[in-house]
Amino acid sequence: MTDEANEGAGAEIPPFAERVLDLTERIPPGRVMTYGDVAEFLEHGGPRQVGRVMALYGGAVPWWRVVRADGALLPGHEQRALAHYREEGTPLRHSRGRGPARGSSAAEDLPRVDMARARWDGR
DNA sequence: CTCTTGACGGATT
DNA sequence: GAATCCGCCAAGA
Repeated sequence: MTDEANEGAGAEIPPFAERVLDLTERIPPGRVMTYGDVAEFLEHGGPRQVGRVMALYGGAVPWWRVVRADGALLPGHEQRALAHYREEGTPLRHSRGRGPARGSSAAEDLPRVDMARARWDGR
């Protein structure tokens, strides 16, 4: 088979995306990495390129182990990721230690990942 | 070819 | 701690 004439069919994943997915899969439970860290680790592009790969091919990897530098969860998938964090024992942190306040406008009651303890550098 | 948007990051206010 | 501005790289219209 010709190497390049066979493309068209089958999900074709660029080498960079494959790298991101591979690294994401190798992140141990209870740990997380930021998009910027992944990009730096792979020495390729920037945080936005990593995020794009996750958005397109992240459906096949534990995308919830890759979070933003702020530790904020993915918009639209917060509950989904939070369920995994709780299950794996990922250190979480809540901004308002005291009881629930009435309808906060900016942020919801959703906690964020404690980057100080959950950040993984590839070791 | 140009313009806009985006699973982002960091610094500044 | 939250809100705002700018920068980076790539894909889509």
